[in-house]
Amino acid sequence: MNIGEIARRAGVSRSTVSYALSGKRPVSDDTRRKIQQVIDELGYRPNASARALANGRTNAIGLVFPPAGNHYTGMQLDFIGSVVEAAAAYDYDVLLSPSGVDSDHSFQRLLGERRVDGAILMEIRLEDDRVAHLADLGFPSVAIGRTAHPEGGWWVGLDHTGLAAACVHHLADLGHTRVAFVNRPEQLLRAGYESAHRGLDGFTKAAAERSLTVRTYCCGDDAASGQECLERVLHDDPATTALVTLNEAALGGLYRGLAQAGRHVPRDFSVTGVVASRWAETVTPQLTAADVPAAEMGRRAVDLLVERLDHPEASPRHHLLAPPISLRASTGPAGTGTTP
Amino acid sequence: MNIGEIARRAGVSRSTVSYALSGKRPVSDDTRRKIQQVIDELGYRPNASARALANGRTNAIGLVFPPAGNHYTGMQLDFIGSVVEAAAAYDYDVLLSPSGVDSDHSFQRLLGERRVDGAILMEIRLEDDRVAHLADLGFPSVAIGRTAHPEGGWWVGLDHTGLAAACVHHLADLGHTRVAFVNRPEQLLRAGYESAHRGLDGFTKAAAERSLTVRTYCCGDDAASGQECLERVLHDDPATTALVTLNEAALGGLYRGLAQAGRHVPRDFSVTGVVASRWAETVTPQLTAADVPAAEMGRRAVDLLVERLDHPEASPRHHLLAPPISLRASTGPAGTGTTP
DNA sequence: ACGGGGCATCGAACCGGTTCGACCAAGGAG
DNA sequence: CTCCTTGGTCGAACCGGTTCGATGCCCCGT
Repeated sequence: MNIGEIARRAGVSRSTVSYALSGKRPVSDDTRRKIQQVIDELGYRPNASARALANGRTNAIGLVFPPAGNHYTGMQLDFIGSVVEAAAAYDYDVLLSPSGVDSDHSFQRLLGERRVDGAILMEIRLEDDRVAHLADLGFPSVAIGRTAHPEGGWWVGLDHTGLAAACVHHLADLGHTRVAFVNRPEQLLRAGYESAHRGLDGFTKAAAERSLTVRTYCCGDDAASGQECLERVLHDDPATTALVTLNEAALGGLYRGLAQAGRHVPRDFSVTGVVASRWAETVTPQLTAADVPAAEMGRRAVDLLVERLDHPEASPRHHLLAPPISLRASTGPAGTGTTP
Repeated sequence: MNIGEIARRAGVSRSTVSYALSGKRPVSDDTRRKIQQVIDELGYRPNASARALANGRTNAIGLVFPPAGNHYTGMQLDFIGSVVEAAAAYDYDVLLSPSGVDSDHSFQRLLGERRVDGAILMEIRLEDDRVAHLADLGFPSVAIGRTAHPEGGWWVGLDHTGLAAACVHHLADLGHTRVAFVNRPEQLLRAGYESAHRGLDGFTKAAAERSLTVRTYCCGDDAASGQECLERVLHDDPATTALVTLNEAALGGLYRGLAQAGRHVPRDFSVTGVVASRWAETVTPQLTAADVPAAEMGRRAVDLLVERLDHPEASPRHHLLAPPISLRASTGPAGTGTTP
């Protein structure tokens, strides 16, 4: 069951078995065959802990994903799936860590106890102590998202500012003048979540450029909050004819609120935002949105991390993605702007 | 940085440090304090690989989740989240493995290379070679779902048969007589997925009991497939007035198909099924459904696994859950049964 | 005064790999 | 015919913990 047993049965030394397996030194064809045969017979696989101890690499990466509020969003699911898949292609295992902050128990385990060779961080904040901490330590990591000071870092990010602005311009081009912005929960905005801040910025600036009348809202990550938020929107300004949202989980609730207020989408009211395509397509009418390329981002994050692990001295790299808006069926020309 | 360094600085032997940390032998208060002080100063944490090598436990569990088709469903997300959280409470890390079958590369790594102490299996099939394989090996594992021969196994399952039957009875009580069943993709049904089979069984038997006219369909795990499937339903039998579904991901598409066919839910058409509440609430009208208690199932699976790890000789245990149907807004009395 | 028991500590072996230096035999160059 | 390389193999040390057996010491009972 261990390398000594294999060596004994093959009539060679333990080091020879090791070299036969790793190929780091030449081994004659005869002995290699003999060893391989014994290994196949016994179904031997080298112990991962022992190997990790000996050569200092665990062949595992950590995926740090703090829960957004108290449950996970669909986008996180997409990230997790693509990261696991990409990592598997490089023969890396993925360890999940539900860590919130730098002082977090599970975060410490991953790093301090050397369970992983590198980490991928999700749900980045503009001032993120995890990112700062890892940078100080020189610990190999890649962020999905970027902080306020992204220079010299490894990350793959989304141009939330540009994307939100694109949504505004799309609506302004259609003649909308009174537009609402539905953001992630207030708690996340206050915590400094990148997407919430940059999205809000992009929205506000573009709206000013186009001289739109706007109101901005925070909204819980669930359908009930979405519905309640939409009621607030129409209560505050019944003449609102369109909204932009970053809040995937609230989308169904927003639609329900519109239906109950008797606003038909897209005839009376236009909806757009930044949402992964697979969720944009579950609502009716399908959402015109900037599709978050979650699968691609996860894959690229792994590519970057592996590159960093293989070349410790490589200089920092990043990818900033700005997917175009996919026209579906939830936006249309502005109507009268009052009750239908 | 390692235990020898701590020992040196504290002026004791390595074993004393180890005992001070583990408490497995008495250590005087003086030395314990001294050791603790050095540890705090240096921020020392014991190396996980070394520890795992020495005592044969990695303190990690594997979560084996084959992708359903080519992407992940919302329910899988809920399982992953709850498993990670529950495992963290027991100080276990979670390793994700996208393994499909027994011969899978990543599955072999997890088990063969002893990366984990135990495993939680998702997406169980009636005849599941992974479950059989692990049972043969005596490897500690817990299944989320149950095979055709669940006796003597460790699992937490859902009574899909009973749940689907409950949906049928609910619809029959409302006077529906022509009902469709929308299952998971055909590929999964053919592969023997438990939920697809048991759900179909429960539906069929209950429908026979109540003398309903039924048709059953398989449907891809996405909105477009749902829409297309609903068109097939109404094409095959326009007099259909209700459907039962297990397919969470297709739900949005089913609703869209109904809207485009001019069927109002629940006035002209009732929809129900087995779906996690958080997804049932995103559609409008909200889905009357048997709520899959994904969070509870994940937690219980971890509880069971930890129990099994702590007491290797414990006799097998399981939980079979049968949540009641939550009445929301998507079902109503049968109407005329023809076009509105 | 002496023996025994418990406490605190130490040294060494071990877990299962990897890797370095040494060794020997065979082959090629001078 | 040497000498030097190179290919193939081995033994030993090492990675960083845990654990067992031994030892020294102090205190107590008799």
